[in-house]
Amino acid sequence: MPESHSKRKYSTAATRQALVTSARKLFERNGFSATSVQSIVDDANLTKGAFYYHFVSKEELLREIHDEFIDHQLTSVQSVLSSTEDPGEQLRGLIRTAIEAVEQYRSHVAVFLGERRFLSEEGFAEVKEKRDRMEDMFYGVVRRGQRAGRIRADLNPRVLSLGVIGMCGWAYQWYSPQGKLSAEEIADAFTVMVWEGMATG
Amino acid sequence: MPESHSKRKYSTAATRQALVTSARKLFERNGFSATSVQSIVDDANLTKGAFYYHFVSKEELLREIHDEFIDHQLTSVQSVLSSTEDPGEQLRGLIRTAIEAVEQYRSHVAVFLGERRFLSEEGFAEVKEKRDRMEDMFYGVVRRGQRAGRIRADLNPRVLSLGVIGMCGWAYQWYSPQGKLSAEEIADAFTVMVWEGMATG
Amino acid sequence: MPESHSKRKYSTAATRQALVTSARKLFERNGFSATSVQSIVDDANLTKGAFYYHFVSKEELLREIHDEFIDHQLTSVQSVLSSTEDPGEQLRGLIRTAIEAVEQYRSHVAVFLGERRFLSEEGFAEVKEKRDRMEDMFYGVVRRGQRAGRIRADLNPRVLSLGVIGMCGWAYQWYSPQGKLSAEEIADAFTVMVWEGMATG
Amino acid sequence: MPESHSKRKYSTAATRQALVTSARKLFERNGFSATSVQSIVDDANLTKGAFYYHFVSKEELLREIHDEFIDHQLTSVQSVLSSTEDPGEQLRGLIRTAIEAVEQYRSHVAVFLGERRFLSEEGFAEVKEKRDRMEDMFYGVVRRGQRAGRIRADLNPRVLSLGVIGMCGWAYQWYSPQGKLSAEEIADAFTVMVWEGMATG
DNA sequence: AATGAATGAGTATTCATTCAT
DNA sequence: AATGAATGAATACTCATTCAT
Repeated sequence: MPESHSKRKYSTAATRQALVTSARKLFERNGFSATSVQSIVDDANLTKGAFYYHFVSKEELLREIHDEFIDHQLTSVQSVLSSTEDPGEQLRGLIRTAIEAVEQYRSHVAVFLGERRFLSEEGFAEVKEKRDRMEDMFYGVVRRGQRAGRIRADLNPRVLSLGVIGMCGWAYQWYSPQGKLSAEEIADAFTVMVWEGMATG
Repeated sequence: MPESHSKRKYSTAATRQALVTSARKLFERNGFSATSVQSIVDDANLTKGAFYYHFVSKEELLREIHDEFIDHQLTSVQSVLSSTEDPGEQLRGLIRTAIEAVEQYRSHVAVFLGERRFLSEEGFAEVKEKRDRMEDMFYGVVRRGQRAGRIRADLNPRVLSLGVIGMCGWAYQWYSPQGKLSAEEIADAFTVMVWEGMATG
Repeated sequence: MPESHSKRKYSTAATRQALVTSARKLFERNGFSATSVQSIVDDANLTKGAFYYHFVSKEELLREIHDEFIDHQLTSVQSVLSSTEDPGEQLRGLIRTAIEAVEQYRSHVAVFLGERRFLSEEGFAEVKEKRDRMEDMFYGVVRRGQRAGRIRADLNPRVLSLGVIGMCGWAYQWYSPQGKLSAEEIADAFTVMVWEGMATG
Repeated sequence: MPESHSKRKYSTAATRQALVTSARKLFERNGFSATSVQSIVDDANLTKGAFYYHFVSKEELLREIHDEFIDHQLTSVQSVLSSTEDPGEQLRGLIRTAIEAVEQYRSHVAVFLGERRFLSEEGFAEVKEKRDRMEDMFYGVVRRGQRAGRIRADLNPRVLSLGVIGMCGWAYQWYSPQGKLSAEEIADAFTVMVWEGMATG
């Protein structure tokens, strides 16, 4: 029995995906508010009617972009943590994971970090919870490292973890896949800097 | 020459300032695109007519907010650099200056970092130049420190400086003046971390 | 010829009826314009495709609701008129019939009286003719009563009949089957009032 | 001192009034839902921007139309009730007032009676209260007439008053100022019918 | 007989900007 | 220096209808 071949442009899933991808591209470039639904459907070669058949609102796109990214990221981070118990190795892994996300999911990260505020209370609850969980993992590594005597205990663990997160997250502002720096080099440099310090001797 | 006796609510400068301040507050909260001129003038207890008497466009507000901040910041940074020649001290100063900016100019920083993209080509040129100059100062400190043998030469200086900038800039996302952490504590912890490293021993 | 054995949810007639019933309910509540085809098919647990298989347009529903009601009503009215020749009894019968319609076909009446205007020229012609015939029957009773000397001849017969029609039709605005008043009581009171008058003595 | 002569099309009040009048005309013809804001501003020779400068929503127009009418009507009804204590005269006055309203405020009445449901909960509360007050006045006349022995006590006063209201209100469906029947004739015929009855002798 | 996807025109509303006063 | 009225284009979203399957 031959597979039925639809005459429609895409399957449902493909249409949704096309819209989400166009939206992500435009949200990254112009921001959520400055991106019109019209521009999204134009980019995806569809119509507004089609858009609202698949999504209940523009905000749903934002939620979907967050979802796409954060679940993947949470998984990566968790697998790092379960691969070793050494705080230094864990930190190295988290930094590498974060920089790789910037490399591979640049626009996701840009939208994730820059357009958070446009998720409504309801839409945001789940995303916020996951994001907090991710931040907590950085914090947990530092905290456990301090308890184990491997990380300096005289530094506030919250500040340390937020510093590392900022350093990594900010990379989406300047990282270019076409540039000379590989994600690995960046992650390594960051790891050395925060672990061993800049100073010689 | 006698001063002119104005019958108006405010002086020109005061009106401008009121509008810029309202705009900054709202841009921080809702973003540039999602903030209407109406909401700005409402907040400043004025009308749209008054707004367009003082500004040619909404974008001009954004430029003004950038200006207000970046000139002050450039001055601070320059004074840090001229106060010492020790790379460690310079880095400490830059970090402290950055965190203090987050503390004292929180909304400026938020707008500066989050709403850059809405400055048009023309409006942005000057701002961009100053921002680059500021980033170059971080880079310069690292570079000179490496040449002087005080900073590890095996790490890419660009990556180091961008890491420090990200770490500090990101603080506007989580720093709260009401919180337990003082700007000084944060700056000290950041400095120790990147200079001496997290690891014990 | 054997009956075709349908595999479908409903018979054609049942599906049509389900849609008409849902539409009537919603037209009564929200009016024709403010009721979307989507809300109708949702209420009937069907899809828009099914709707347009059975009806050519939303307007056709309105016509069908009118038809359902007016044919039944015309028959009732005609049977009243042929049951007696006494003008008083005829008037009593017409009023009772009208109030019973409000009792039993409340939503039909509501749609019939309130959403007439949305029937297009073509759709409306037939309905209009039947409605006029019904109004003419009220008028005819009054007119014949006047000729027979049983109804005051000093009153305009058009005004009398329209007054009675209005009094009865309006009842759909306030009549509640759950209330204390029975349709019979209402019809009786209306009949006495217009036939004998409110005044004592 | 010469009056200042504005170059604007209308004064504020006149613009508002022009919009309300256009809206009333169109609401009467097509109903609230089927009337677009565009069609209203076209009719008033203005733009949508101007409309939303003067009104917060389309619903506000509806509220305004109701207000315009019901306050006037309440005043008329109250002055009738205070002009005489005779129940027959009061009833005659109420009927005449109602029919005159249909004559002079035909479109107001049409909108008032036909488009009630589109007033939101908040917008409707005040209107509903006034409408109830008006209905209560009809009821009060009947009730007092019964207590005074001037109106038959065997008829439910609620039914009587609602019958009279329906009879009068319905007139907006058929009354035409160009027709042969004057408002006075209609009111007189209604009054005689419900007061003395249709029957001869 | 019914579905699900899509269309295109339309809806109410908002907005940056203009301008006569 | 500031106001109030107005514009016109844009915005998010809805809707009746179509059609391949």
